[in-house]
Amino acid sequence: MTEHILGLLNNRIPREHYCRDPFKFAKEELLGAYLCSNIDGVLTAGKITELEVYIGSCDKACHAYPNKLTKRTATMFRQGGCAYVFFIYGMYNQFNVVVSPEGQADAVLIRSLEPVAGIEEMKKRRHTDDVKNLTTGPGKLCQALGITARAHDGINLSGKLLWLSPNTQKYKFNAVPRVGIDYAKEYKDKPWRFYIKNNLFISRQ
DNA sequence: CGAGCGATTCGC
DNA sequence: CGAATCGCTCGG
Repeated sequence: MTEHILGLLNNRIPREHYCRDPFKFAKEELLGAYLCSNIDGVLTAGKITELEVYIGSCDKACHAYPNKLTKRTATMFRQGGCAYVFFIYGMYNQFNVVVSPEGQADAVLIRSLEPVAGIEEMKKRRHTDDVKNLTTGPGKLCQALGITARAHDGINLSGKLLWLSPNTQKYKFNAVPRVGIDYAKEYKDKPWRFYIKNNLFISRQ
């Protein structure tokens, strides 16, 4: 195992960083960070290349709008630093990072990764050998890393099962509208989707 | 208690 | 472009 991979295993984004400004945190700390999983005894990891910010208080695209506490959204109201994972379309899971203090419901949807470790396992889980098709979509990356709502919703992101390892440089990024939220009225076109410039592992353009 | 539908993906 | 497929949400 290379030094680089060993570094991913041991580092964690500090817990207190998760309750800062969601946009600043998403752009400066989550973009380029490494999402790592050790599920079924296998390490998989990818660099976060694309994400979307959702704000529970005002954002009509957010499941928790307007601060709506339900069985499904309860995890988003917990203290930042845990996973909000939900099941959708009867077959896919989506992974979010909760990024607000307890009682607020802001989250960042991780939309795309650049595979870094455990690529052979990702290929098995995704039933494809095409590296570009392993983690370039929110449903795809959950499948590749073995993340499910049933097993991982609400878990701490500083643990041993699923964690975030800090980025090692600053990245230039683009800001564009989010995907699949046509119902969100005036929030539909907010440029709250961010992706690393010139990276090939992006979900859609 | 059940109809309607979704922060998607894949194949036709 | 439409099917897959199921749990959450809300209206009755």
